[in-house]
Amino acid sequence: MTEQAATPATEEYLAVIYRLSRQAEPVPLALLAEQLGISPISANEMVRKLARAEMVTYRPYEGVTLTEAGRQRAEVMVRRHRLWERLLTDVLGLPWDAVHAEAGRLEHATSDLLERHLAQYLEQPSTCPHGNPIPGQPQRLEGARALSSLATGERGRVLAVVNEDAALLRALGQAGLVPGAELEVVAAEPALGSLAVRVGDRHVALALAAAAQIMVGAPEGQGS
Amino acid sequence: MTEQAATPATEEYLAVIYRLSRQAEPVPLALLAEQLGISPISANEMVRKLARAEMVTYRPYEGVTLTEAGRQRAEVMVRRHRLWERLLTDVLGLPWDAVHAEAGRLEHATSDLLERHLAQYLEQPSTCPHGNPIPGQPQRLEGARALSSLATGERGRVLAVVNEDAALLRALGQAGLVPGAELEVVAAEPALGSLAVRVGDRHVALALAAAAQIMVGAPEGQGS
DNA sequence: TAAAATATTTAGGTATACCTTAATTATAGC
DNA sequence: GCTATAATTAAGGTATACCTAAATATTTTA
Ligand SMILES: [Mn+2]
Ligand SMILES: [Mn+2]
Ligand SMILES: [Mn+2]
Ligand SMILES: [Mn+2]
Repeated sequence: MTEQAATPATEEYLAVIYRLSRQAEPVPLALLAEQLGISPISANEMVRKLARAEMVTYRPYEGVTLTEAGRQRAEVMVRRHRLWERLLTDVLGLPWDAVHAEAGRLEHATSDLLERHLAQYLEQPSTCPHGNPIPGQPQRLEGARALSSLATGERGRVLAVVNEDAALLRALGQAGLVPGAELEVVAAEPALGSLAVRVGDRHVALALAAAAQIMVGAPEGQGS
Repeated sequence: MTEQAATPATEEYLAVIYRLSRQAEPVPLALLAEQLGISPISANEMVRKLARAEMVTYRPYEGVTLTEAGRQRAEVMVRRHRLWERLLTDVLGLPWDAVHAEAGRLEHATSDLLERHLAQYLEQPSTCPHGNPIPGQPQRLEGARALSSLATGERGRVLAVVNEDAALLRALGQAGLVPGAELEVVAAEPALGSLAVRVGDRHVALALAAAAQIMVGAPEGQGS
C-alpha cells in the first residue's frame, strides 16, 4: 500500500513542486519549504513520505523531482487552480490579485465532474488570468523571455506574470503591465537593479526582481 | 482561549446541526452522528468540544442546540453552500442531484469576498436549486406543508425538497417533482405507507418517507 | 584539507479528528 | 420500583501534519 494519499497537504506539495520546477529542477528543499511556509524539517519529512509513495524522487542536498505519477497529479491540481482563477475573474469579477489565494483553496474541493463543467463553461481556456498555462490545453508555443532580459529599445508584449504574489500583481495591474500589454524598454540599468519601461503612454520603473517575473513575447504583428 | 476553531470539521458540525434543527430541536446525538457518518462516541467528543467553545449547548440524553454564535457561523456555511449550489446548477450546468455533495466541499473553501461576489453575480437568490432557503436573504413567508400530510384531492405546488440525498433527488427529478411543479394528491394511503400524486399529466407513486421530504405550498393563483 | 556554514536526519512533542473497547450512567418498559 | 436497553463517558489508540532541539552528514570556502 504505497498509494493514494491525496490529502490537501500532499496535493499542495505536488502543485508547488510542479510550479517551482520551471525555475529550478530538482527543486531545493529550502525553496519548497519557504514557498509552503513551513519549516525545512517538516518539508523534509513530507518529501520523504511523497518519495515513499513514488510521487517524487528526492536526492538529499540536491532537491525534489516529480515522478510521472506525481507530475500527472500536480497537473490536475494546477489545471483546477487556473480554471478557478478564470471563473473568479472573468465571471464573478474578483480582482486579479485576489484569485490566486482563493483558487488555492478551491482546487482541493474540486471533483472531476466539476472540473469538466468549469472547463466547458469557460470554453477550454489555455491560460489563467495571469497568463500562465492551463495543463491539458494546447499551449501556444512561445518564444517567451523574461522582461528583465530585454535590452534598451526592445519591444514586446506581456504574456504572463509568473509569480502571483498579490502585492506584485496589484502594482503591475495599476501600471498596466497585464497580459496583452505592449511595452518598450526605455532604459535598462542592470547595475542599478532597475528597468524603465513604457507601457502605452505610461512610464514605469521596476526592480529587476519584479521584471524577472514578467514573461514577454514578440510585439503585436510580429510573428516569432 | 475558548475561541475560533473554524476548522472544516467544526464548520461541518455546525451546518449539520443547523439543518437538523428544523426537524428536531435539540438535535439528538445519534441523529447528528448518523448524518455525519461518524460514531456516536466521536460525535459526543466533538460536541463537548463545541460546547466548550460556546458554539452549542449540549444536554446529555437530550441533544445539541446552537448558541447565537454557533447559529451565525452555521448560517454563513449554509449560505455559502446554497449559493454554490445555485452557481453549479444555473451557471455551470451540473445536475441537481450532484451539487449538494460538491457544495459540501466548496463551502469550506469560500472567503467573505468570494461569497459576496457569488451572491452578487447570482442576484441575491433566496433559495437553493432544491428550494431550501439561503440565509441572509429575505425568505418568502410560506405556509409550507409536507406532501405526506396532504389528503386525497388536495392540490399544491412543490416548494422544496428538504432531504438532498442524491438518489432521492434523481428519482424526483425524473418524476417531475421539482420546485415549482403543480401537483394533486390522487390517493393517500397512509396505512400502506404510500401516496399517489399527479404531476402535470404524469402519475407518480411515492413512499410516505419520501413525500415527507417534499414541502408544498398553495397551487398557482391561490394566495396563502 | 580542515573548518565553517548548511543541510539533513533523528528524536520527541503538539493538535485535530477520528476509532474501539469497556465502564458507567440514565431512561423507559414492565 | 426494578431492570433491560440505550446513551454517555472514560480510556487508550491511530493517522496526519505540523513543530523544536539536538545530532550528523555534506558541501563550501579559506
Ligand atoms: Mn492549494
Ligand atoms: Mn494564475
Ligand atoms: Mn461541508
Ligand atoms: Mn440545496
